[in-house]
Amino acid sequence: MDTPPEAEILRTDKLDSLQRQVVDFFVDGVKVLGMPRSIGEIYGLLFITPEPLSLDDLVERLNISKGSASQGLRTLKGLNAIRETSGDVERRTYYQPAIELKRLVGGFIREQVRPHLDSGKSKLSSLAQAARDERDPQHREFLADRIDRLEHWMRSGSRVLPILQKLLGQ
Amino acid sequence: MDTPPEAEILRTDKLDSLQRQVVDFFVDGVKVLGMPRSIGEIYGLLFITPEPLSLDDLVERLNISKGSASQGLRTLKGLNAIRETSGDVERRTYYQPAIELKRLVGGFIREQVRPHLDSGKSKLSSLAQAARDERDPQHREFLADRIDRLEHWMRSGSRVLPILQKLLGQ
DNA sequence: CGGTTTGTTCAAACTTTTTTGAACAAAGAG
DNA sequence: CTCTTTGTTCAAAAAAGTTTGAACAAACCG
Repeated sequence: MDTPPEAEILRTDKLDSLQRQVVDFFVDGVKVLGMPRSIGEIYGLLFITPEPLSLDDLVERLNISKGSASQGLRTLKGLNAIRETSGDVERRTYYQPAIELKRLVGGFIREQVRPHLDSGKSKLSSLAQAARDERDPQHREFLADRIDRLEHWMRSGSRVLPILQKLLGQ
Repeated sequence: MDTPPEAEILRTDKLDSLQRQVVDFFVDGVKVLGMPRSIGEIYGLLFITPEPLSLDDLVERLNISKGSASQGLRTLKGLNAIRETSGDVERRTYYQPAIELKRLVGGFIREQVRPHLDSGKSKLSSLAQAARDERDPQHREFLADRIDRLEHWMRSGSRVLPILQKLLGQ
């Protein structure tokens, strides 16, 4: 009475059932965070594989292009979500996942959240100025009130981030 | 030496400069949260307009289709992000934004975050089972460890949500 | 040096998501 | 009952985002 395993779309990769499930788990996860499938696939496979993998390993096992793999690894590096193992004599670079939640959350906040908060704050400043130019006093008051509120939201956001990081630091 | 205001793509709407800026502010905001432009436009215009607006007002002022407006309002309703003013004798429905951060955050968590956390948790259960079927003891231990970690992440997430809500509740 | 391996870049192809708008439903007014 | 107003639905068009792969760069090797 349980659903049959494997009901995915055709996908000729070299993963076993459990690996596929984990990879899909991460694909969903990164999608929620607004990132592309390939990022989730790469991180997911690294996460569920004991040994470090090279770019070509990823290309072959996930059946994605070199371009995708290269770009995905770059993004993951930027997020501090992977480590490169400097293979002693090896020329090729091998990758392992960073698995401390704190580190992952930190990277995500630094790369994806803060920039938006910051640019938002600066947009708000110019907005506040524009609101002061409104001629009608009543409407001016309304605008000031709304923009105050936005500024307050942004401050709440900034205030909460470090707390969030601490709580997830564990 | 400051940048000229207005460098937007052609967009024949009926908004003044300040309104346009606020609307764009929200468009960016909802995009970060993974929602479509139209949602940000609609909420943004409601936010920066003192009087309640009807669906047709939105269509006309934002220059979007009735379909977009209808679907956007439906989503915003689901998020608890707008209120309908039951116009006494009026037939038409008018909308105002919900402006309490607590309410907005609550709606977002309920609609966009919780469902993913929940489905993630259930996927993890079946994954944990699959891991126990691994034959090689060493690899089985590795898998168990990784899946434990995932379960721990999910618990952290669940634990943090109410705190987040409280902190943003203010 | 020329050959090989490893990885990056980016325009074009492809996929996914969003928007549009015409057809339809619902409900009041006459 | 018919006309009008208000809003919804959903297939198709458009827009946005992602992936591909061929050309290129960089670095090592003999």
